[in-house]
Amino acid sequence: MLKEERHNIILTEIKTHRRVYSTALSKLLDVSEDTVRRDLHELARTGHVRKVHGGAMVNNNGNHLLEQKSFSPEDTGRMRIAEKASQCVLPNSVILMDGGLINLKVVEFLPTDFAATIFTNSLQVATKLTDYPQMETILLGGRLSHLHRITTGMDVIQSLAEIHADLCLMEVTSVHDEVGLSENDKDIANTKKAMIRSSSQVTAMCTYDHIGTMQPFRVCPINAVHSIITESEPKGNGLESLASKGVRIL
Amino acid sequence: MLKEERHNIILTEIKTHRRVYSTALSKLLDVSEDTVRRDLHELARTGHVRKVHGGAMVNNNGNHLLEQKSFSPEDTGRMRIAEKASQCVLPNSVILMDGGLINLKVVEFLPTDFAATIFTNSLQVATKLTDYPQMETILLGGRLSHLHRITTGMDVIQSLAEIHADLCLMEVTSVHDEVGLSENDKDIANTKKAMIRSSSQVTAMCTYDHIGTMQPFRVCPINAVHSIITESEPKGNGLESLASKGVRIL
DNA sequence: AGTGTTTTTGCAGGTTTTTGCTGATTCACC
DNA sequence: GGTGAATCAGCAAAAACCTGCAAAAACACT
Repeated sequence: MLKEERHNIILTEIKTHRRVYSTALSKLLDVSEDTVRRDLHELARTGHVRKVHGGAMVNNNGNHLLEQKSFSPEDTGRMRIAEKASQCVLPNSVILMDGGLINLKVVEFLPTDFAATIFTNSLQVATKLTDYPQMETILLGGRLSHLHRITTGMDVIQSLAEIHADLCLMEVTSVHDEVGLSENDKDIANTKKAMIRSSSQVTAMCTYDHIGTMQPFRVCPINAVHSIITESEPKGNGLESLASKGVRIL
Repeated sequence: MLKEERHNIILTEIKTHRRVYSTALSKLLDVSEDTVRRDLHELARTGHVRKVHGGAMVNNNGNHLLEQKSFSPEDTGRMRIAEKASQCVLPNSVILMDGGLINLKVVEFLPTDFAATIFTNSLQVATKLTDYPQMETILLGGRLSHLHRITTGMDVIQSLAEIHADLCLMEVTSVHDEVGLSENDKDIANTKKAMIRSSSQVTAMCTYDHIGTMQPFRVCPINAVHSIITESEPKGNGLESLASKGVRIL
């Protein structure tokens, strides 16, 4: 492997995890720890990372502020949700993911050498996954919704009928303790219904400001999901009514 | 082999892998490593690649527009092919497209309000098509090849068995007047086979320097395709042996 | 065809870069 | 202050690189 390839990999690792361990990089890149240290020093000298004992961290000098700027507050909320959700993804499990920004970020939170099987109907999630060599990615084919960049319709639902996942990570726009999950697009609602049927566990991800809202097309009752992730703390946030229906709040 | 041929091959290698190793190129091109180094230096001096210890990398100095303008003969070749192919795409027809750079460019040559139905197993083609509101895009689902960013395998072949297209635009790496079309990946070859079965017309797109070459996995005999597009003029280019088998040269 | 010139290519050396290892040293943490 | 992990300095082997050169090929011109 070329030195620059290693550097690029290290930089993306640092970008996604905000820190790296020399030992982990050594295994990932299949070089000695000394080489990793030399790489990190070089990257530190050019100002790309900050070298610390045991590894390296992102350096908050200037250009990081640029990234910060492009994040709306809403996005930091989504980041929090994605981070929590990524911790629910077990190695070598079979995961079903639909579209949306949060699911995209969930993938980014996983280490690049993470191994799992991912079913998805999202073009963006699938494209992101091509950077993860240990992942087995299965794209659910069908009619492409250009707006959402996901496939929907009968083909997707039929494909889903023939698979089974351990966990479904589903991004929803509305969660209501009486109505349950709902969407504003019929095709998407139907696709999500099929996804729930094909998963042992269902984890819904929803920003806090959409809790308690409802939309025209119902996806499922609240007790069909096993966990709900929001960006706020699990306790004392007015989600007790959901918890009382047997849903775990993360 | 001509020096320029080598340069073209090196450029495509770099374009597809984003980097090349001197040792690998030496084997691939069957020349000494010294020659490869000299080639890489030359390409670096003209700004086409960036030389690094052990090989070379793509030079992403600035924007893509710059690349478009000062492009290698190889890529302008692909552009020519894509332009010709885009003229074969009739409005409101049903088109089957596989992956590859040329097909991506074919889409770019179409006006953004073009209306047609496109079946594809390429993530990149599908993503590009989301910018075309009048297009009906159907993504062929299946196992995702991370390297090529296309789906392959049984799922794709089954999906293909249930559809029929007017025209298949297929990018191939080898065309030989005796062997026919061939590929260096078994899955890809099988997928292409299925695509041919599902199309009334098959148009193969192949850069001129791959005409007359062969690869381990055969896709189809030469008379299974109806047209072949290369970047050179249809007449007087040594493709008469192909034309004599009933293939139209565009 | 013949001859001189240029280009290309591989090879023999010597040089530089890279990388892993060893042993000494420093650091984080208890 | 002790201990194990991380680091550092220096070394040696391997890989990559460069220079110069000569043979071969391509070319130009008579």
